[in-house]
Amino acid sequence: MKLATWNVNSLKVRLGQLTDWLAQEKPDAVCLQETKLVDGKFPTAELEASGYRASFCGQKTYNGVAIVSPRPLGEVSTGIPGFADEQKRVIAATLDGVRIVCLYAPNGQAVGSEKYDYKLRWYAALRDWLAGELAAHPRLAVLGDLNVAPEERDVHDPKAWEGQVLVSEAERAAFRALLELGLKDSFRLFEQPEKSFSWWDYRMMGFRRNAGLRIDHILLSPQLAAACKTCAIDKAPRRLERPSDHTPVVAEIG
DNA sequence: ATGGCTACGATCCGTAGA
Repeated sequence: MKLATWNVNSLKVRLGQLTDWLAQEKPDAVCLQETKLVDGKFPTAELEASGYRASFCGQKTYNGVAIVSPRPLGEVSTGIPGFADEQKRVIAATLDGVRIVCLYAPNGQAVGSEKYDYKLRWYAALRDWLAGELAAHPRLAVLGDLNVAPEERDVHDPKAWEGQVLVSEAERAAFRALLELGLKDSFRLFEQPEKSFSWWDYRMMGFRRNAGLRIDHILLSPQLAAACKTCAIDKAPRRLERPSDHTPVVAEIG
């Protein structure tokens, strides 16, 4: 099973890139973030023409998540139970016995800001929810834009980023709390090129300079991690004209 | 030098992302 996560930064703008990528890579499921579309405007027909269907949960302008698959998704749920949130950041579904959780973590804006507090509260609720999900679903995959670069090696210039949002200690602790549940960072199960990132700032030629961060992740339950064959960042879509600032991360299981 | 792109919805600038 081939699973992927991609923050498309507007599905309307990136739809052609997505359908091309689906045709090329033939994933079994892709978790999308920042679709920025209300459900009524989701491109169901265009995806269907590519042989894919989707479960989605969106809003205007901001956020929005979806899971895209060639096969029917079951037991679709949205949001974090017990965590009231207007922002559409979470959708989950079951495919071939694998529970897939698609996440768009809050950015946090700046350390100490209101949005930063919201990010940490969101992560605390996520942790508590995933603890139960992990117990209920031995085959659990958590994919998404988690908006945390977990270690120094996930940051192009750790000195420049020190203490900033996305790398602050409290955010990294929130990320580690997910690993402490037993989830594995699939990317680190394998040898990887140095300076591997999944996001590059649009400004200052970030991509050309490889001035990026690794903030998009695929976390796997122990059972899925044991069956994981590869995990890689696909930089090709970031080279296209008018790209998303994020690029897909792909894992192959079983 | 605290900017620099991009998307969006509102107009032709402000908000947000990361």
